[in-house]
Amino acid sequence: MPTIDGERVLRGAGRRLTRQRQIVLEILGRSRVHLDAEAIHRRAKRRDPRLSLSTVYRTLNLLKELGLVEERCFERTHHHFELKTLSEHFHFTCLGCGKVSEFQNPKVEGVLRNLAMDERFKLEKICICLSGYCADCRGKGS
Amino acid sequence: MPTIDGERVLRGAGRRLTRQRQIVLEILGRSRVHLDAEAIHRRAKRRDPRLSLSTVYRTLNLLKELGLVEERCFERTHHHFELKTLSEHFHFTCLGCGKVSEFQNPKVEGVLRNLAMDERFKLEKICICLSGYCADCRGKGS
DNA sequence: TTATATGCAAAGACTTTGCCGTTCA
DNA sequence: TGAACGGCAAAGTCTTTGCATATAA
Repeated sequence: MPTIDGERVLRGAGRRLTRQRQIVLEILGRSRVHLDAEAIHRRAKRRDPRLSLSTVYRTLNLLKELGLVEERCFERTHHHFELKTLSEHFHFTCLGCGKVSEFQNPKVEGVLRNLAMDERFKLEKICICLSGYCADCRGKGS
Repeated sequence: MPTIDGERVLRGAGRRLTRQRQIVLEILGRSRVHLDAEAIHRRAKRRDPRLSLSTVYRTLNLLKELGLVEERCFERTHHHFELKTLSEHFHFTCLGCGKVSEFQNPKVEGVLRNLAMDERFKLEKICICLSGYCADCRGKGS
């Protein structure tokens, strides 16, 4: 899925593209799973040992503000971040192995948009999170 | 929407129905909006000034464990709780006034269940959160 | 050059836990 | 009566903030 061009948005908003921000953006862009702030920090430190956790938080907040990043909340105390893609997508979290898969479905989106229209809601965001057991885990009974 | 009978589930699990738990259950049952732990505590104290915040947290965790209560996460640092209803329902949060409305839609649910089946996922939970502006707020441009 | 950004450490917000007296069944 | 529970305060976890220094543009 294509992601938004972080550098351009950042510059467009008159913000600086620092080395730290580049690192965080790249980590988010490369990761196939969703990362929490600490996981991002752990990876970022491999590329710059001095990069601090507060910079990670500040960067994530900035990216959220600019609409580059989405915060997901699967559990009580762990929030995960991902780069926004250009089209809406949804999540399936496996309760067995923790893997997160993404999916898209225009039909679901359409039904929800109609529903909102009926209620005269102006829809800004749709978030669908499914959880359960993936094909690999459903046998294991965990 | 009918809610599960808290007292029976609690007793069935061999847990005690204490006055504090009654109070929390009643608050959750009566509230038309979703409450966070502190809001629940504030209300609970009106009925028992000695009821502590940690009891609220412990009770919410217990009720969650028993499947009586659902934890919702709308913002980064505010989790909201609600009594589970017997059938699945979804949420629309107004970004203008903060009001949360609930809705149901078997069609959406059906599509998602089929989707999961195609992937051989065993679906345990569906969570759909819409956000945007309600009919009242959409004009105000806030 | 200078408005922004970072690192560090300290503070904040929310939640959990240990201990001990209390209470439900 | 005894296991479960609640109150309180202290500790834990995650996140934000103040301040001095560094840096992108």
